[in-house]
Amino acid sequence: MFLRIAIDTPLRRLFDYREGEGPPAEPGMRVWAPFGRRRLIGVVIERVPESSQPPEKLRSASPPLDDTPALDAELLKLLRWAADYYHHPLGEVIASALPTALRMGAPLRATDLRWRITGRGPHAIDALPTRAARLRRLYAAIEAEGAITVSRANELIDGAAAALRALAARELIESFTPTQSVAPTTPAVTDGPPLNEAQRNAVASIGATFGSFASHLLHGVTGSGKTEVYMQLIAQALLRGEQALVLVPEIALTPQLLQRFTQRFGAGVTTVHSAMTDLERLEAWRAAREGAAPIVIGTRSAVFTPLARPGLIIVDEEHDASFKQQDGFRYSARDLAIMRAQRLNIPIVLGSATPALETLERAQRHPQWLSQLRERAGGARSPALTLVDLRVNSQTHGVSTPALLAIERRVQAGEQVMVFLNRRGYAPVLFCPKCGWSAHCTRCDAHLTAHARGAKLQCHHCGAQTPWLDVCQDCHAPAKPVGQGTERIEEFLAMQFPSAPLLRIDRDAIRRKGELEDALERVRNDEVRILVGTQMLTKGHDFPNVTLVVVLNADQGLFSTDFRAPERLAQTIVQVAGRAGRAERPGEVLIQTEYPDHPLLQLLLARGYEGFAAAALAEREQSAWPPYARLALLRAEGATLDAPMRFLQRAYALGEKRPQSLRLLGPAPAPMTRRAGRHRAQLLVHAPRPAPMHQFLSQWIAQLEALPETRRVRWSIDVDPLELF
DNA sequence: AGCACGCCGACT
DNA sequence: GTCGGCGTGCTC
Repeated sequence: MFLRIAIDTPLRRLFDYREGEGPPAEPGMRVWAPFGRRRLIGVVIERVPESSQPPEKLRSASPPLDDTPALDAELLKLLRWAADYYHHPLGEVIASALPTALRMGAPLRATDLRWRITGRGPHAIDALPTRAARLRRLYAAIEAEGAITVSRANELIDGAAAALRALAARELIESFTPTQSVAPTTPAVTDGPPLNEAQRNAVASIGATFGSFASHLLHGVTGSGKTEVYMQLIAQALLRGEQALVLVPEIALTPQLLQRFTQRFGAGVTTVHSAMTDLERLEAWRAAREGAAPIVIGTRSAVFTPLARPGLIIVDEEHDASFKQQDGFRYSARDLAIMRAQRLNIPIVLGSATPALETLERAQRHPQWLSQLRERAGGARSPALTLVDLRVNSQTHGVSTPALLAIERRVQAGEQVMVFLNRRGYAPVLFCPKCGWSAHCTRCDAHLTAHARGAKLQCHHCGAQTPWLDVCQDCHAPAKPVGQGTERIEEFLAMQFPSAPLLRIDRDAIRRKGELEDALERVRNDEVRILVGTQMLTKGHDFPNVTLVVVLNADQGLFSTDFRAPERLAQTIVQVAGRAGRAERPGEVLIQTEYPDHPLLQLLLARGYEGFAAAALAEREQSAWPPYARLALLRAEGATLDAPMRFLQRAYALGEKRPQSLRLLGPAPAPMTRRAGRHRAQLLVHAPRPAPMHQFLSQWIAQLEALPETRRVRWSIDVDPLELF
């Protein structure tokens, strides 16, 4: 028999091997496969009686490492589907679903290897040299405890692994694997608070679909209690003996959500995220696969967690862009989660205060699966949005007079203020007023951002740093920082309100883990009057005492070429605004803009996110953009622009005989052509329906791979791209 | 992607 | 005289 094996390589094909000696390998099992000069872990996709390869090319795989498939049939099918849909090599897709340790040959199941005294141990121990004190101490401990794990041995002495080997070599001790079945942890579920009517309705309507597929949208305004709905549903899933998978944008930014889950479900909560060690990830993966982890909370890649008894999937903040992987295997965890729920025949809940337009369109097609939470829990009122016209109001350092007065009023009243600016650093440009020179990154088509901390210039696109330059590099006149970043706003407000404790929250101010929690704690304890920050402020944190939010610059994004920019802007404004006035005090939101008449802002003010979304969807339908059409982006980059452009021109030519409904837009240099020293260009595929597009992409990519120009560029295909550059 | 093989420049 | 630059080719 022969094995068709997926191997972690960018090659878009499977490899045939002769089956190794031993038990037959089933699909989803791992084998070692000799590959070129290397030996790699591969995953068996198929076991076939014949191979199309000439016999002399075939090499032999090892016997399976696993006695049961590491990837069960469900997960394997999902991964194969994903590889097809995103047109990405199956081997790499599978690699992204397996914990690193399993890709390096770690055992599938926890061995929990233990060591015990052998029959001759008690006689041979005396022969051990007296100076081998550590070995004697370890031996005594094993004798006392009956058996010992490596980790326990490590607690007792240094270098335990070597010591155990030494004792074993003298046949004083032996290892064994205790036979044990994994008992599913049944968490002690603490009762939650009583639900309001909207929450009860949501729980009832979503709960009614347990045991069948349904893609629910839980559209709840900020503070409406979505998390409580999730938790009640999870409790129901647990009662059914099922597991729940919860996807969140970023674990580091959701400590509050995690804390609430842990308070309610205790040890039943298993988290999976990138900060964990390989071993921790492996253990979480095993626990989920064996059913011992009833609740799995994780980021993007957790969508591939194996589940013994899947019952419910939740995607929190489903509009968040971080669910889309932005390099390599460019999958959307949210979309794959929906696909997975469908195949598993279980419900999925997409939750957001500002759903993606794709998700709203889906909800329009399935109104029975839409749950709305329009009221803030606890009767808090929604904040009032006001535009501040920057054309008629004077401003200092980017803060308008009305905003300054409002901040002063709130600060004097002992309330908290949040100032939002989506731009970290001191100033986005360092400029020479005399000759017009400005500081540019040498590797990107971008300005260097001036940072006061460390007195340096930093490129936010490639990370390059240079010392702050006091003088123009051309004419040596003094160079001036121009524009505002959070650092400068912090400095200015500290000067304006010297007695008001001020805190800045952005990626530069919050670097070590735990710092964010400390900062949030200080805000909650009312030690802070004024908060200045970026996006970081908007993600999943409650600031119940904030009564005023100032959005310093709403204008980036109003006139972007990216068709998704308005959607992102609306989401950001609504998410920031949602931080204000959560308790009994009503909140106020000031949005500074040069374009107060812009329809997007007007719509948002008059009819909220829903009003905006309805209009935006109508516009997307008019102009045939997603979700009313499908996109794929062919990207290419090289040391100069020539090779990428030539490659894309050849790709365009190959696409001449595409179906009529498909459009190819480009090729064109990417908006920021040079980034980190690489020149980038792109070609957009636009299709009214997914099926013809995927058919076209499959054969197109096969032709591209054979092109000589392909060898001179780095290229990738991005299906359902979020950012068009 | 790795990893080899394979021909042309500055140096232990 | 070698070490090593990255072009080209292959991986069942």
